[in-house]
Amino acid sequence: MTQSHRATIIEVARAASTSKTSVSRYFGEERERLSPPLQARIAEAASHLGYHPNQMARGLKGGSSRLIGMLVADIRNPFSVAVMHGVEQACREQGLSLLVCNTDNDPAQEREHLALLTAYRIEGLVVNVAGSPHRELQNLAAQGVPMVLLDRELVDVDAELVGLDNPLAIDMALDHLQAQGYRELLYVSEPPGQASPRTTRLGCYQRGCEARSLTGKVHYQDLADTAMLHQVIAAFLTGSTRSPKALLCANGNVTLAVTRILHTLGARLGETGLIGIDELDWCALVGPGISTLAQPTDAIGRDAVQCLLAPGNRRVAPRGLHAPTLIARGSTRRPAQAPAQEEEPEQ
Amino acid sequence: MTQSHRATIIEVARAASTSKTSVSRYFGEERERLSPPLQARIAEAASHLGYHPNQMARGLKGGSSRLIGMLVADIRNPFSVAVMHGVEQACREQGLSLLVCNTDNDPAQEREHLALLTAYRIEGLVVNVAGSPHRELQNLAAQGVPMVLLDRELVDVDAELVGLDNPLAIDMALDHLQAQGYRELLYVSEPPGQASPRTTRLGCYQRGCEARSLTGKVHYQDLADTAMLHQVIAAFLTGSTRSPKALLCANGNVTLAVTRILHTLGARLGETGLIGIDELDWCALVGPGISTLAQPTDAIGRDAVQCLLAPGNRRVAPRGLHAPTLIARGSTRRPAQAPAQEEEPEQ
DNA sequence: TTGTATGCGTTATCAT
DNA sequence: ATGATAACGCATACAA
Repeated sequence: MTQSHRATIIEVARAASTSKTSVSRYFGEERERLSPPLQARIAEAASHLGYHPNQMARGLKGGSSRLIGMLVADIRNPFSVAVMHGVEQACREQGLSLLVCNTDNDPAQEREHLALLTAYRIEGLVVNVAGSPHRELQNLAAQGVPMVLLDRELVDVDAELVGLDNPLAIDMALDHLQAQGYRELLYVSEPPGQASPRTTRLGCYQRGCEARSLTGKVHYQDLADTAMLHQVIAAFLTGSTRSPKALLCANGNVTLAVTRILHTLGARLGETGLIGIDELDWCALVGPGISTLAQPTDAIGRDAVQCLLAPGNRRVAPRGLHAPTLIARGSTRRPAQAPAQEEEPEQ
Repeated sequence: MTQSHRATIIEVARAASTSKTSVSRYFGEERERLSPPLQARIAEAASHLGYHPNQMARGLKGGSSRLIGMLVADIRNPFSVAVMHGVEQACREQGLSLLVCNTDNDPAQEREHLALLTAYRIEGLVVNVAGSPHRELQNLAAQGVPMVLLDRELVDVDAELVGLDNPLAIDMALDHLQAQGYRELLYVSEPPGQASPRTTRLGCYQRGCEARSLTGKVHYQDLADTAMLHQVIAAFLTGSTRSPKALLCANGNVTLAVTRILHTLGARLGETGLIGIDELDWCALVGPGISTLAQPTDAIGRDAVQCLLAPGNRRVAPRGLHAPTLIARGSTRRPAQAPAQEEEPEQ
């Protein structure tokens, strides 16, 4: 408690006039085996010296680090944080610690962080893939480190995927938009990148539109380029047909970008339909409210850990896919007949 | 590369027909000292075996973990995440790794995490205090672990504080509100808790109001109790005086809660003034836009690390306080004369 | 119930 | 330029 030098097990042992072993047992799982008086002596000595077992040494010996790694593609995305929160809780309940690394969607950082996590001998990895599939990831998987893919799929890495049931989500969105009378849709998404073959999602959207006789357009957009997105949306809204139009946003970031653009375009939410995947704090507050498909972030996070810890790193159920919840708001409620009075004014 | 068993330095040494020492040197700072042919052999062997130095063992021997800990009170607060992002970057540049722990504002979790960080022998700690001041924190500080307090102050812990210049922020807000013609203010904040004596901030607000002849009310509110806040705000708005009223929100969470309530109350932003500390993604999108005082989150994060690494854990400049940036939007622009037409419609 | 001895993978010290 | 060997702090098999 007064030492600047970190107390070691041997010092505690000396102070309690016993052996390293007993002290080790005291701080391990075998406290029971020690006689009450000895326990008391050790407790006294340890607290006096401000002793904490050195996790490094502990991990070195046993080979078990009790560390789970998590790679997050974009820590500033509230969705990622929400999932991470679930992961964290699940880890805590298992007595595991979580080492979170943010990759900022940068493959280079992803590599670095992966090296770090490897160096710390993590016992499991939850990955929200950033860039292309890496040899590093495959190596880790090959070395037998349990691994779970979050949200973003990855070919040629043999790991379970946990996240939203995308086909279902798309279907729910299309059902809702159709029921509300929208007929011409634009699906806006960030570019899938070589990592995640979202052909599934896209295919589902296109088949879904076809089956419902909806016009289903698609636009992939890097959100760094706002101007481009602006153009595309403006073009979509002023398109030739007069049928009711709606936008479907692939995630929270897209929803934000699109909402901003609609705002500057002075579009009326509802008249122009808008629905996004991911529920955000502010969706109820903008104009008449923005409709969303909320992901069960907490469940997804917990599921990821459970899946990680499952024997053989395999869940019992086929896939770790979760259903979203539709939160319908004004942005998908078309004005009665006439184009309504005014709402969502300029500035 | 094909081993399930993690390769060790000794295996690499054998494969490269050399000694542990040389391999250690290769992966350490002394690669230069090795002859090119030997370097090549080691590189070959290591990559073939998929070898990564075990950071545990490394930390055990040298005593240096290259680990920085960060305690975040609420990971779901975008402000915290933004600062964390800055911390992370600064760490990366220093070759340090960041171990982030979320305490969910729970002192118990704070203790646990602190124990963990201690166990991993972190070489520095950035703390966004959750609850009351802990013995653990003091111990850590006493043991000579560099420490920086983020945003929230803490008595009886001798560590530098990095964060917003609160007096300045309050002053800027009051100046702006006064210039815009608001005369009756309500400052809404989360309860300060025993940890952080925000008397400074409060005092500054009250003195500031007095100096400007403004009516300055204050309300501390735990954001879990929305109903209570609702009542208080309703009462404030329907208060007897007819002088223009404005709300000042102490942070992003408060801004969100207050905005929601104003929304349900059908209040017209601008007519009712609103300004918050912390810039949020959506502030420009709600009604006429919500005015904010943006914190330089990135700079704060980086500053925290710099302060941590500074010799003696002390900055040169007196305090690590940063100035905010005023972002004026419609929520602090009063309608010309008549109470204006309509904006921010119900739903 | 308690203690002794050994090894975990690495770096540092001292040789050569 | 390279190598042998002793710590680092702890857990565990084994002995008492």
